[in-house]
Amino acid sequence: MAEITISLPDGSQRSLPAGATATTLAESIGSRLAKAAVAAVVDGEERDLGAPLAGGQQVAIVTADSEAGRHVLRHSTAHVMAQAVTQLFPGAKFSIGPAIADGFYYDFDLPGGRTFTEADLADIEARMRDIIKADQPFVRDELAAADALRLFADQPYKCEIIQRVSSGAADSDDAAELGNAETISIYRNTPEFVDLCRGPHVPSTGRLGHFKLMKVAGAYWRGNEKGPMLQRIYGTAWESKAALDQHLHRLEEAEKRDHRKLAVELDLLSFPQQLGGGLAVWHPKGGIVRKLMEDYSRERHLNGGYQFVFTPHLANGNLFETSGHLSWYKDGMYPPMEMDNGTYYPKPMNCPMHCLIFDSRQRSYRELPLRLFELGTVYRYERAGTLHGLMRIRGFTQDDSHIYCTEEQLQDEIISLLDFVMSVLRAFGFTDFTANLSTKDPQKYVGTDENWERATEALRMSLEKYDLDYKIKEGDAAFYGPKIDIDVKDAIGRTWQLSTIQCDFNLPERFGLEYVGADNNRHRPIMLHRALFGSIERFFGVLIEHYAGAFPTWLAPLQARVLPVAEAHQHYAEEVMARLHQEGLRVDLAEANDQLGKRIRAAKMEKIPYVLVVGDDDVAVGTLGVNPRGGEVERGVALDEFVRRVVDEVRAQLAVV
RNA sequence: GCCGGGUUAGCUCAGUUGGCAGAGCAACGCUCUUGUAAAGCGUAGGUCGAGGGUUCGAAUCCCUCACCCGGCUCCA
Repeated sequence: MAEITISLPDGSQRSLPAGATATTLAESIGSRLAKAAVAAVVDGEERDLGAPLAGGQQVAIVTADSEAGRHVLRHSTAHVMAQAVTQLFPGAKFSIGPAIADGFYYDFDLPGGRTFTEADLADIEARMRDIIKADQPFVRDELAAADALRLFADQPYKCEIIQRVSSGAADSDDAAELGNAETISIYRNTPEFVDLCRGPHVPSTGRLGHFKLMKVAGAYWRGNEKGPMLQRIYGTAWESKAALDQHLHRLEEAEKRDHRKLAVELDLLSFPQQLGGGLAVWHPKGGIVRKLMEDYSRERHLNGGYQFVFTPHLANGNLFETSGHLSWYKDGMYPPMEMDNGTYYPKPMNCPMHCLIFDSRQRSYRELPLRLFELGTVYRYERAGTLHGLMRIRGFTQDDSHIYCTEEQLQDEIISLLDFVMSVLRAFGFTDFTANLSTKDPQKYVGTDENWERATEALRMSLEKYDLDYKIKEGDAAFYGPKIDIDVKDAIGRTWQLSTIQCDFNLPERFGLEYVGADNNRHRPIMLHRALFGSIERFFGVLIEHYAGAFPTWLAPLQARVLPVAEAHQHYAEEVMARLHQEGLRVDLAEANDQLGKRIRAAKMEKIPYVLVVGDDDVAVGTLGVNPRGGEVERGVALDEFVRRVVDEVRAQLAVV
């Protein structure tokens, strides 16, 4: 019998009978592998397990518990969902259904403009379980575009995809369905249900099952807001029940950290309906945290060679004509106010005003780099549907800096900015950083290509020199220049985009900014835009989620609460509080009106770092019972000792720069 | 802006077919004087998001608007 030889990832070789498939290969290696297998990578390309192998090929088995394996599971589960929906909703059109991070979705167009309800999800899920139980095979077939068009004649979205792919105009959405194959590949589950797909898929639906449909949403066809709106169902799918449960548990944990919920519970801030959408008021407890954040930021900026400036909330529209904001972002600006001497707008950015400060007198090269810093409040008319707690808000304060420098200074300045930004972020408990480099959007930019290239190159070289991991985001730049965004990873592994460093050759030109060089000639400075927290509001929201509301001692609204065991200890408790206030600590006192246990519980729910209990023993010798957040109760701690510990703790938290 | 779901006491949430507005926690008062995560009793708290409509009667059905939530689109 003829044999073929296959190379495995570990370099070993294996002989198999001719006509063998990846399934045969997996079985020959071990039954556990065969059970976990969902697809194969053959000579670098993902294939179905059932595809025949040829001699000399490199083959790796993809198991369900790998990222690639889960991707296959999710994509296959999406097909099952599409089949369930087409069965339950005759006449439903289906468009695309890719695997995404943690799950999958599928977009549908239901007859008569019908929309899904949450209740439909249970029915669809039940039908999906039937399909999985039936263990339908995923049968791949390839056909010519004309045949595919005939097959999907009653599926307009599929036809659109086939036409785009066969005419070579496929985009990334299409590619998810079909790749860029010359022939159209399809997967058939039943004589009735067939879907366009590049694959690979699991051999049969029986391999699926650890999934859950999560939510319904509207989604524009091909992301085009002028196009039809489809009905999207999101689901999640995993290799095992344990993995699915773990994922659902993670979601619950994330929900507990929701800053909107915690902001109410901890009395930090609110969004009163009377104020209008996307506008927040800071309550005293949120206010003190914000003050601490800002004080720390100001101190660091002062030490970092920044100069403080202040600019008004309104500006004449001419200013934003000059900057270009009105031509690019008019829709995102609050509407104008007509006044005696012109049209005024609430400012959406601080940079134009900082340019005016630069331009207020003649500048010398000796002044550069000139670093202007402002906690500048801006207003942006975010569309109603995009508002989201503190993360997307209409009035917010940027910790905004604009640095004017020479071309020679540019790279060092960017590198020192990277250093400065991450150093400040470390004080807030972030240690894991990555970067994105956003390049020119060919549809939306000002300035010359040459300037864009120089700016992009300066940013790229700085990242290389600083040795920070980064990805390129094509076309994601601001209209005036390319940028580096710094992402941080939070306590539960989510990433948040925080800081931004933007290189700008264009605004200095638009504002005609100049300095006198050592050669006594006039030169144009380069401008760096830099926001560190980004928006104070948003950064605060990220901090709430990162710490789950339990701010580190240096940042906690209240650092300690003194609890007298009984009324008799009230006087001593007041003395303790007075002493701690003297030391600059933020402390309050809960009188003995309620039982001790109840007051402790309340303090714990408020996530106060230290609960200090004082009773007879303490009054006698000047001590405290110290109940730290997340730690063990310690009795008989001397007051001086406690002060020393807290002061040391705060110093250590801020010494991470 | 678009699609879908919501809004009842400070918070979390019940409220049947359209028929007297409810609970727990919190607040306040009294009793208890307490040693490490919820003492007991009592009191008060509401234009049921706003406005309009249907109806003998609307928290409940219909319309408009505001705000919130999940997505899409957008994000200087």
